[in-house]
Amino acid sequence: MEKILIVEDEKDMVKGLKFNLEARGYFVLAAYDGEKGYRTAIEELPDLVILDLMLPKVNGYEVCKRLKVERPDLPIIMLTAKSQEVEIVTGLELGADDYVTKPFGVLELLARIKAVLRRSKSGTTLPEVCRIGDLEINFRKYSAHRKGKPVVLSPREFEILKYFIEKRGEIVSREDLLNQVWGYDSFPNTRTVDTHIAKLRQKIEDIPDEPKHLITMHGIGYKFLG
Amino acid sequence: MEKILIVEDEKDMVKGLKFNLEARGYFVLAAYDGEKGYRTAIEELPDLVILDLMLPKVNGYEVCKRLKVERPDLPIIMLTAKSQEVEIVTGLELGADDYVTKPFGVLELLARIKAVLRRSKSGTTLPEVCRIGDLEINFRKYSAHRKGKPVVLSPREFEILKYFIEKRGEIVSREDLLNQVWGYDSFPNTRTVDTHIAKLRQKIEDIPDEPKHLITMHGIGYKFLG
DNA sequence: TGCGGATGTTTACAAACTTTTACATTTCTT
DNA sequence: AAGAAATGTAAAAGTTTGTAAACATCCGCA
Repeated sequence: MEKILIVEDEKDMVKGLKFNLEARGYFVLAAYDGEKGYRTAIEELPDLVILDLMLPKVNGYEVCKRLKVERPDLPIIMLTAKSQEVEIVTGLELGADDYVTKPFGVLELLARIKAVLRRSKSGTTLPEVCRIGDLEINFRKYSAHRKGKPVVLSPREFEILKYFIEKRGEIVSREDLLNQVWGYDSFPNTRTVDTHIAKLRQKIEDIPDEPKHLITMHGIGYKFLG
Repeated sequence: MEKILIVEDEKDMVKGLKFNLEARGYFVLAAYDGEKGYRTAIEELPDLVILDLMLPKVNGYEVCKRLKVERPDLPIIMLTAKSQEVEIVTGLELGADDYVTKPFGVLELLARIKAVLRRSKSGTTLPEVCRIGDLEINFRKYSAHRKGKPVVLSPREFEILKYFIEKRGEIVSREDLLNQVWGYDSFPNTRTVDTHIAKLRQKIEDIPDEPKHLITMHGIGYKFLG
């Protein structure tokens, strides 16, 4: 279970976020000022920090900057009150992994949390080359082979395959795929996923009609077996 | 972490710049007159100096000239209050690496800082000669060989290749390339990049149609593998 | 000054890739 | 077993990329 630290002085906001995040299965910590936020982040080693820009004692920038020195890999999502401040956070590449402007929708924040967590993990979870049954995938070279013969995958197909391999055995919903492969800021039709799955099956399955790897879970999504 | 020296007498300006630069991970020093600015530049060996033209005691023009004698490689960005003064900075070939006219946007300045720093570093970050697969590139001689045979690259092609080699394995967008290779102040069409990539492939790939080095990332950019 | 060649940029069209659409098929529910 | 919902997939529509060729610019040189 992922541990998320919220650093934010508006108690109602913290309460709301905590409720929502816990409902999704995250373990949530909170700190109400910059100083405590920083200390908690160092001591509790959360997987993600949600950091307000305006904070008592030490402001969000400072906390972000210091944390990035102490724990460069710790993902941080910044909350900014006004859209003007966005320029500062993004343009300046403060080190935050993402930012959300208040007021924001819970779903949006959740999508970003998911995306950021995934990004922060994905770098290390997969080896460079991976053998699965008759498949061999080289993630660095963006190449794949089946029974020793090269399989030409488009970039999107490759990313989808990669995601399935990361989640091998788990059920992956179309929404998951859209969020994780496409990103939370692009919104293609859900059916697009099916089309890509079909094409992937043509390329990586012996008999695309009877897939051994990419299995349909009716009403839920797909899962990858190897 | 890069050290930047700001020489500027308007304290508010210094404060603002310092905040923004530190947020972005630079280590910032400040001096409030020309004399101190010069001394600090010599003593602290910053990676970059941001130098106002109008300064108490010794003006920016003098400081720049003296610094260029003492440390010819030290990059300097000039701040000029009126666009008329630009003529002085450029026309007189003062030695500044770039100039920005007040009032300027923070993002613009940051882009220039990045560009100038990159230019000043690029000479040293890469070894003089570099072997990648069947390629051999000599960055000092501006020459390249493939399978022992000389490959004639135009300057632009060479710079592009160099940039890709610096960013080996990372995805590089067309905008990145335009900013870093062409510079922030020239705006060729994005497709120009594609044209150069095509030409590079003709020269450095065995089978240009199936590139092993310069890989297309559809919808994102390119990446270089070695 | 004007010519010629090399380099750089834009343009235009073909090819590759992605997304949507539409309809057939399968699976689920009752 | 029938209707509703979900999925498979071919084909259309929309984007992005590859690349040749036209056009522009720079620079040396007579």
